[in-house]
Amino acid sequence: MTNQAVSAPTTSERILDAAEDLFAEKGYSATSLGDVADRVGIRSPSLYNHFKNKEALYQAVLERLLADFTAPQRELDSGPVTYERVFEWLETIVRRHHANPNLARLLQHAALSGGPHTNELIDRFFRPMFQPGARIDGQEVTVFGDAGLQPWAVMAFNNLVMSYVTMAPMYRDLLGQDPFSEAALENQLNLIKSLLRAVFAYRGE
Amino acid sequence: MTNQAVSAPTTSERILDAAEDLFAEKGYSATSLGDVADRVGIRSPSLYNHFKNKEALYQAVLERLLADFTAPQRELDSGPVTYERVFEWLETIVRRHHANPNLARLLQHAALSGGPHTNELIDRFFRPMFQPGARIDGQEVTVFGDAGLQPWAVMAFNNLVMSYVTMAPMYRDLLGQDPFSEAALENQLNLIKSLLRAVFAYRGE
DNA sequence: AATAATAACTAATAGCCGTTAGTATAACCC
DNA sequence: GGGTTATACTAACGGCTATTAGTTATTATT
Repeated sequence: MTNQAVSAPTTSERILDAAEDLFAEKGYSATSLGDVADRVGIRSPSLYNHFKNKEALYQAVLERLLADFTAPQRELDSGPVTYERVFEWLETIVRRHHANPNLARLLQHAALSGGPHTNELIDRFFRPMFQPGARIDGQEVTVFGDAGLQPWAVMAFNNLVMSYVTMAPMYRDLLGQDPFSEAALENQLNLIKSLLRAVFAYRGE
Repeated sequence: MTNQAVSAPTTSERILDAAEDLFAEKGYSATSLGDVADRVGIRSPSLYNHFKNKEALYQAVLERLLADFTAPQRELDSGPVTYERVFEWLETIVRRHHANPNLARLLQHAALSGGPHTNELIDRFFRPMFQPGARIDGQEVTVFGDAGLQPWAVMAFNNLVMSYVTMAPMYRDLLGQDPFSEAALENQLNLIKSLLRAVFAYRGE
């Protein structure tokens, strides 16, 4: 009679947890199913009772991550694009990447390798950011010059957020501080928001 | 009687070229010596006539890349840190990363895996950026607030430059343009310089 | 011309990889 | 309680990995 309050994680969930961390750290092909199984505490053939094969495991990991991260984007799209709501959206995704850096790492691995996983990730994560007519308050931002530059700018800010977590080990050693501490999170949040504010405030040379 | 003008690349150089591309694309452990040898057009055991083992090959690749990329940094350190010279330095490293994206990719792989290569790369590439007393014109930049935030800001701008090339495949598919074309380079250069200018111009809320 | 060194090759190694097959044990259903 | 299902296990496979040993052909040195 299993009757716990929040229910202990199932084996499948524990496999997903382990695989997510390992894929994010080493990438797809450098992650071995033996490593995954070791973390869970089972033998690697037992994984096949839960997932068809390595590729299916990767897809399941991806599915779970994307479900978490595309929610704020849909939130932003559901109303007018004001400065305040962009700030909110930015803060939300920064906090979410801090809470779980694995999606950013997975995306970075995929981008580096340019393999078959890349296209799917583009379509499901990045493409939604580039909906036409998503001007900010109907007004273009001076820094970015002509409108043709704007997609680059969106990517730039996204990269700013993501590269913080993909570069986290570098930050740790360089600055001698845990980059995922609450203090470090506030620092990065202030920096990014200040940068965005400077961009909005700037009106030409 | 081989008597060519610029001298054809030696086998060792061709191995380094192939290995550099592959390490940058797939990372250390996902790159096989068989792949490297295939690109050069020889069998994998022949690699051992030129490099002691896989690790030594990686180190040699790294050495050649770092020699290219630390020159501009030493240039900047050799004189007063003015706005103009920071802009110059930024433009130089942006152009250098465009000309050869492989160091950025290698760094990103190392940061993601956090393996033994990470520390060496930090010391040789990033640490020089954080020399004490490198204030800009003796004046702090308002956006970054207190001086304690400044290392974060330096990393942020570096990440902005590097993530462009590590995310290049994403840019290619999203924007439908070669991210390493001359036009794209100018775009990114303008964006980054504009961002830096906005940061300098910004003086509080 | 004889010798030494360079750099390619083939063959073979031990180990790890993803995956399949077959088996045992425990929990559920009727 | 018998049968079914779920999930763990061990054993084994073919393929790929880095690496070593031994061989051969070409080049440079004396």
